[in-house]
Amino acid sequence: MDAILKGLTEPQTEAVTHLDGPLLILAGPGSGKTRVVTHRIAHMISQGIPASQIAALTFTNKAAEEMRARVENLAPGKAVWMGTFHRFCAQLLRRYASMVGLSENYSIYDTSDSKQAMKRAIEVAKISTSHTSPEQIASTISNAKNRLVTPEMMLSGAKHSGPTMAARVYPVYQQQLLTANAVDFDDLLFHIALLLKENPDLRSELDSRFRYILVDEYQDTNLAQYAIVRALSIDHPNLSVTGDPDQSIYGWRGADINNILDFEKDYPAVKTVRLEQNYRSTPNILRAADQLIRNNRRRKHKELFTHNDEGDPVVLRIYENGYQEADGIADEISDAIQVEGLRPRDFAILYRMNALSRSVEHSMRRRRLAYQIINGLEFYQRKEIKDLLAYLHLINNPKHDVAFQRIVNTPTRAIGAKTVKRLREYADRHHIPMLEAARNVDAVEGLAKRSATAVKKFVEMYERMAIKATATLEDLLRYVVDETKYEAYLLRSVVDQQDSSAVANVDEFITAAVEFDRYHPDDGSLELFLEQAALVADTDAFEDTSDRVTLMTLHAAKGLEFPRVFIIGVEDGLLPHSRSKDTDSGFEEERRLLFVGITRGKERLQLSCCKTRNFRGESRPAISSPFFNELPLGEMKKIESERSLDFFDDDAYDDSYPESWDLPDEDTANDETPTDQGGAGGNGFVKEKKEKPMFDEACQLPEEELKEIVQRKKKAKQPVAGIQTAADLLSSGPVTPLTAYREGTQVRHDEYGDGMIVSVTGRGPKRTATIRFDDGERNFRLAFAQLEVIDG
DNA sequence: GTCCCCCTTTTCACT
DNA sequence: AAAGGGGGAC
Repeated sequence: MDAILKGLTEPQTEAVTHLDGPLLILAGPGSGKTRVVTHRIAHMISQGIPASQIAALTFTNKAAEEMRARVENLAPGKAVWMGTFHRFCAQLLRRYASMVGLSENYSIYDTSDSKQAMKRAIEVAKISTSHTSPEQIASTISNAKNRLVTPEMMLSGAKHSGPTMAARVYPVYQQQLLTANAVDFDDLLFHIALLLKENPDLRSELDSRFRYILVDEYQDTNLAQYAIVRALSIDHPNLSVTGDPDQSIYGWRGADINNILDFEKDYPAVKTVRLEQNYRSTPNILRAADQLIRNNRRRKHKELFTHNDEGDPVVLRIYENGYQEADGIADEISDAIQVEGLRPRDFAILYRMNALSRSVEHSMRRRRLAYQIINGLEFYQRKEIKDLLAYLHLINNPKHDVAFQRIVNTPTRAIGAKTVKRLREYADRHHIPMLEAARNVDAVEGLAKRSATAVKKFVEMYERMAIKATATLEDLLRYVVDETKYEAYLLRSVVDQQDSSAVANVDEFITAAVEFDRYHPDDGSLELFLEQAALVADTDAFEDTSDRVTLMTLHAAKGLEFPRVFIIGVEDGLLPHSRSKDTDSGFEEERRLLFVGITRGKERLQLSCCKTRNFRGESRPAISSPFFNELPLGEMKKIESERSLDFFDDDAYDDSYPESWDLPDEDTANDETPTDQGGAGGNGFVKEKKEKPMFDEACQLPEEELKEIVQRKKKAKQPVAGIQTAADLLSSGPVTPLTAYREGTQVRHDEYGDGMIVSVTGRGPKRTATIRFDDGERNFRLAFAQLEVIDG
C-alpha cells in the first residue's frame, strides 16, 4: 500500500486513490500519466477489487504491454485485462460471433484485404467508379461504421438525388464480408457496439463482468469506442478515462475530440483530476509547445509547468534540401555520440510522412549509425509473407475469399484470371464462398475442362492441408511450404534479382511460427496466431531496449520520449499537410501533431525545414510551416544552413547503396565544384551548380513517324542509326534514364543498345517538362512528340 | 494462361 | 517514386 502511494504528488494521489464512479484524468504531456494509471490499478486491487473485473483499454499493443509490465511489478500475478480496443472487441466477437452472423473462426481483413473486397462489392453492386474511386467509397463506409451508421441507415438517409454510390455499395460489402466469415478493422468495433446496443441482457452481463474500465488516450476515441465504453458503464459507472485534448491526432479516423471535452457532461458525477506538472522536458521545450498550442481555439486550457533545468534553446534550422537535412542531423548525432558520450537510443527523428524516412535512412547508413524505423507492417506486407499467411487464413476459415483469390493461382497452377472470375461470379450469384464454388466446379458454366481439372487439383491440395489445421503452427506452415513448392516458385519468379531476401523471409516467418508455438504450448491456435498477425501495429515494432536511433512518424511517437528529438520537414503542405490545412479542425489537428512531436523531447529539440524538397520524384521549392511563427522565436536558436554551397550529388545518394558501402569521402562534392556564388539565398541554386551544355535544336519528327520508329526499334531490339529524335540529340552528352513530369504528362525513354528514343505521352500540346540528367535538370516544352528546349 | 511492357494513378497519418 | 491495371505477344 505504501509502496503504491509513495512519491506521488497531490493530484496524482487523488487520481490513484479514486475507486468508484467516473473519473477524468486530464494529463498533459510528460505528467506521469502511465504511472498514475498503473498505480491506480494496483491500488484498486489492494482495496479488494477482483482483478478480473478490471479492463484497461489502450490504442496500441505497445502501451498495453508497458502497462502490464508495470502493474505486474506493483501487483504480481493479477489478471487484469489489458489490451487494445480492437483486441478487446476481437475477443468478445469470437465469443458472440453467432449473434452477428459470423462463426467464431472469423477472419480479420487487413486494409488491403478489405480494399480487394470493396472492389468486388463495387463490381457486384454495378457501380461506376468514373466519378468516384474505390478508395473514396471505402473511406465513406469506414467513416459510417465509426459513427455507427448501418447500411440501412445510410440508405434511408439518402437525399432526393437517390442513394449515394457508397450507400449502394455498403450493404453489398457487408453481405460479402458475412459470406466470407470476415470483418474489417472497423467492424470489430462496429459489431460490438451494435451488439451492446441491441442486446440489453448481454450489455448488462458484460457491464458487471467488467465493472471497472480504464481507457487510455481517451481523446482519440471515436463514436463506436465511446458507445462501447459507455454501454459497459451504466450499471457500474466506474469508468475512468485518461487523455489530453491537446494530443488528439486521430480525427481522420473518426476520433471525436468532443468525447473528452464533453466527458463532464456525459458523467455529471465525474471527478476531474488535472496533471499539469511536466517531469519530462526542459522549460525551453515546454514553452515552445505551450506557445504553439495556445493558438488552438477548441481546447481546454492547461497550465503546463516544470521544475526541470532550463536546458538549451530549441533550435530552428533551415537546410537547403532534404539530403542536407538528413546528413546534417546524422552528423550531429554522430558527433554527440562521439564527443558527449550519448547513446544512439537517446535520439529520435520524427516526421509527418513515412516517405521522409528515406533520406535519413541513407545518411544513417553511410555513417554506420544503428537505427530502427518504425513501420512494422513492412514484414507482413511482403508478398511472400502475405501469400503464406493467405494459405493459413484459408485453412482457418474456408470462406476467406480474399485469401482464396490470392493463392488459388500462387504458385501458378494454370488457374487464370478468367477462371477465377467465373468462380467469383458463380459464388456471387449463389451467395457462397469461392472455395465452395471451386468444390462445385462442375456446376460452374463456361469453364474449359483443363481449368476445371486444375481447380479440382487445387481443392484436393487444400483438403490435404486443411487436415493439418490442428497441428502445431510450425508443422502446418512447413507442410504448406512443401506442398505448394513455394520456395521453388519464389526462386523461379525472381530470376534476375540478387534478391534472396524472399526465401529468407519465408524462413523468418517459420521462425515466427516456432516462437508462437513455444509461447503458446496449450492455448496456441491458428486462429490466435492470425488474429495477432492482423492486429500488429506500426508502433508495436518499437524497441526501447535496443540501442538505436529511432525514426518514426509523429503519430507513432505519441506516448514516447527521447532525450534529443529532431522533427524534420516542418514545411507548409507537409506539416500542416496539404490535405488537412483547409479546414479549421484539420489545421488545429496538425498543430496538435506538432505539439505532440515537440513534447517528446526531454533535453534538446530541433525543428527543421528545407528550401527545396524532393517530392514524388520532383524537386520543389518548400516554404516553412506557418507554425514556425507561432513559436517563441525570440528565445530560440535559428540556424540557416551554413553548408549552403554544397549541393546534392545524385550518385552519392543513389538508392542502390549496398549495405556495406565503404564510406565515400564526405567532401567529394565540394572538391569537384569550385563553382557557385552567393551565400544563403538559395533560389535557383540547382541551376547555378554547373556549366551545362546547351541543347537548342529540337526534335522535328511528327508523332506517327516517331511511333513507328519506336515499334521498329522494339522489334529489332536495336537502335536505328541516324534517327534525329530528341533522344539522339540529348545523347550527345552524358544522359541517364530520365523521366519528366508536368501536369500528368510523362516523357519516357527506352534504351536500345547504344541508342535511345524518347516518347511523349499526354493530351494537350505545349506543356513543359523537367528532365533530369546526371548533370542536372533542364526544362523542355512539349509539343506533341517534339521536345523543344526552353531553358538550358 | 502467362508474362511483360506500357501507361495511369496515386496523393498522410494507423487499427 | 512506386504500384496497379490493361493490353499485346507468345
